[in-house]
Amino acid sequence: MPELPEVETVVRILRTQIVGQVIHNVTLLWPKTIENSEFFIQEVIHQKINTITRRGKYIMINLDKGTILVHLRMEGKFFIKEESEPIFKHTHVILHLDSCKLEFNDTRKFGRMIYTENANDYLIQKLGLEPFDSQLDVKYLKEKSKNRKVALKTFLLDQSVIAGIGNIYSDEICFMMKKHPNTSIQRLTKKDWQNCIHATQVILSSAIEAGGSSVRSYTSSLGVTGLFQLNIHVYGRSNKPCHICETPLIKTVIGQRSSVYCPICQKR
DNA sequence: CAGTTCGCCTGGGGGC
DNA sequence: TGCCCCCAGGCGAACT
Repeated sequence: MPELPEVETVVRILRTQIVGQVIHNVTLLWPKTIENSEFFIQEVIHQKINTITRRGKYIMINLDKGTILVHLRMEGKFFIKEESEPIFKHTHVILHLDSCKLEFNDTRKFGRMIYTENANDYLIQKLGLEPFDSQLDVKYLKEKSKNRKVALKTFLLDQSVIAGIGNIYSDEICFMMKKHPNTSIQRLTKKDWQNCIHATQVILSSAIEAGGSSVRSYTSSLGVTGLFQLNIHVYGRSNKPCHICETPLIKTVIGQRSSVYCPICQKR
């Protein structure tokens, strides 16, 4: 399930493979994958891929006039293949390029693509700061949490606060902060928020360095599986011993999401 | 307005 | 072996 580090890994691989190529045609096999398919197909054909960047969990394929925004959601992935190769099962969109085809493949069909000429405007209303933005400080988080009463974990998953954190890393961040994921954000001290920023940056940057964690079915573009399971302390480890105190980890549900935490190390 | 729940999807796994 | 049901989860829509 791609979160920011996995998306960054995909962006870096795509960048080396398809920048500079022209989109000659689009095959759409599952219409809902492209939100504005008629406009999308009409506009992207004959445009060149100039750069590929990332904002939050969105991949930005920047063309001459506009941008293809891609959200992988849970299982979206790209494959770069020879034009003659057979289409994979679960491929929903194919971009036909100069020397290859780019297949967007997504078992669960949750992934989305959209073409827009105002990508920054589109993203700015959905997304908060990047985890590594120098403006991400205690003051910013205090302001964002003002008048809100949600659990710490729910707050971390809110893309309009910090963009890019998903269910794996939100649990990991809470663990590193030594805070119960259900802690009300109103109870967090300045020191807690400082720890939150630190934990977020350490965990996400080391995950990027590792090439994205490989959990379940996640594979990056080219079908390359993520290198290894990055130092995961709590996610998916319910009933297993805490890496610090060996107490069995507890699984619960917070804001409709499964959450795992250590009942001893993580205080409310 | 803020918070909560539901629907979108498929494959894997547990129970029987 | 086969069938049913539950689960995974990001996000937008529809609710309270």
